[in-house]
Amino acid sequence: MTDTERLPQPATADIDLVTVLHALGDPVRMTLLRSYADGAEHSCDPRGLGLDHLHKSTVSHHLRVLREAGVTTTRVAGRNRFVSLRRTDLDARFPGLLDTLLAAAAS
Amino acid sequence: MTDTERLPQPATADIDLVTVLHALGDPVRMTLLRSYADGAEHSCDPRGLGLDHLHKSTVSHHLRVLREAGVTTTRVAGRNRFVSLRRTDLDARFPGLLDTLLAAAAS
DNA sequence: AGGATGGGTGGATGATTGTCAAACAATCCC
DNA sequence: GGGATTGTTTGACAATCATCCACCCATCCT
Repeated sequence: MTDTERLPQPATADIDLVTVLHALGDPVRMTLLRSYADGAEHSCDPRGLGLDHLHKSTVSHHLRVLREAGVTTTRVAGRNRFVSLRRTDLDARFPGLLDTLLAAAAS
Repeated sequence: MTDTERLPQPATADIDLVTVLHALGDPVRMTLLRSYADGAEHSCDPRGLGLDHLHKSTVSHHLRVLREAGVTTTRVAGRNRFVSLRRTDLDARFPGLLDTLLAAAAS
């Protein structure tokens, strides 16, 4: 586990609301958000998320947008990247926002 | 008042979350949203909102994006357009979203 | 070592977007 | 009617963006 690192991401205090909304104002990234709502870590492979039609580099691009907005965090372990939601950080920065967005997205 | 009409806008049930987030994922439109949070009707003139540097046609464009996303409604009366938040409709469509966004934007 | 696996990088491309400017339209006022 | 007010529309332009493709890099496995 000593080789475990995280890809660059903004500090919690630096997460910007408009940047987050811009990141989520895209159908692909909203689909990713909903998939990550289970709190688990996910690989970068979007198969099974209804995004099979997208090229892997396109998914990589969307994951970077989400991470740089502060929505997700990416842990590097060997060949694999584990992406998960920054739920605690987002709740601290914008209380209730994530829950409200996920509830709205579920309807 | 017989000449009062509303510019085209989506029905409440047709308001799409991703479209709303896309509309609000822009600093100018977020500024407009915050200004409209008082629930009052506003003219299309953005002076006094910290948007003095923008051309009037640019503001007109942003107001259209907000309206077509279902965030605002525009009442036409004579020469004037009165823009206001669709708070009731948004609360019905996405409960709690508007309040959470406005609270987040205030921080 | 060599191949397979999981992803990222860089370029290219077409679509969308934010902005301004100039022209236009409708209304109000003198 | 004529001018001033309030916004919209259209066109142009640069910037951003989503997507694909080809290639690269690191890691794992045999």
